[in-house]
Amino acid sequence: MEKTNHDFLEEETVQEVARTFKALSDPTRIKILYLLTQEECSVGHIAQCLNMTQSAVSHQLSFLKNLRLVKSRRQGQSYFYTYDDEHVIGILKEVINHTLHN
Amino acid sequence: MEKTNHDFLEEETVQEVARTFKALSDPTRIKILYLLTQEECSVGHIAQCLNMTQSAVSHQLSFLKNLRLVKSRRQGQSYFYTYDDEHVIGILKEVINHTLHN
DNA sequence: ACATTATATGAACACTAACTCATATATCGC
DNA sequence: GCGATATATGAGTTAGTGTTCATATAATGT
Repeated sequence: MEKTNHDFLEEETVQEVARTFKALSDPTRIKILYLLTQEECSVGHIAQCLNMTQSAVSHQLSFLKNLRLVKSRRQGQSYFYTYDDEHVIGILKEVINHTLHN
Repeated sequence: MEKTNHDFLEEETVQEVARTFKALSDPTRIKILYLLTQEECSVGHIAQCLNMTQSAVSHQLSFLKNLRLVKSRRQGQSYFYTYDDEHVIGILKEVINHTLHN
C-alpha cells in the first residue's frame, strides 16, 4: 500500500493513547487501581495492603490523579481515593482477565 | 475493608499485565501496530511511513516480537511483519476509538 | 498552642528505555 | 564471487521513571 493510502493517527491522539497505556504499565499503579476497584481507600490503607511506603503510594496517586484516573476526597486527616475513569478500569480488568485465562 | 478481605493479584499476573500495557505505552510502537492493522508491512515501509530510521523501527519490532505481539516472514531480502495478538490489537483499537471520541 | 497523625511534595539516586551509529548477516542480480 | 539492498544487532548516549529520604502542610485531640 502506498504511504498516502494509509490511515495515520494524529500525533496528539497517539500521545494521548500512549499516556493512557503508560498509566497502566507499572505494577504499583496496577495494584493500586485494582485495589480501588474493590473499595475506596485511604493512602495509608493502600500502603499497608501493598507493603509500600506512604511516600511511594502518594507519588503514584498524584500521578494517577493528574491523568484523572482517580479522584480524592478529604475526610479528617485522611484522603480517600476512588477510581475516576470507568473506561480505563474496564480495560484494566479485561487485560487482567485475559492474562488469568491464558 | 480488612487487608485479608481484599482480592490480590499474583505478582506474576501483575507483571504480565504491566508488560502488556508497557508494549502499548510508546508512541512509536502504537504507530507501528496501527500500521500493521492495515496491512502486512516490511521494515523499510514502516520506517518510511513513520519517518524513522530503519534501525529504530527494527529495534521496536524485535521488542514487539519478543512479546509475541507481531510475527515476521521473510520474502527475499525483506521481512514482512504482521500483528500476532488479536486481543492486544483489540485493546489498542478500543483505546484509540475512545480517545478519538472524547 | 502543641504534639500527633495523615498526606503531599521536592530533591536525589538508581534503573530503564528509546534512539543513533557502526557493523554484521543474509539475499538478490549480475 | 561481488556489489547492492534489506534487515538485525550491539554499544553508547540521553532522557525518563519509580523509589527513598527529608521536609512541608494540614487536621485532630488535648
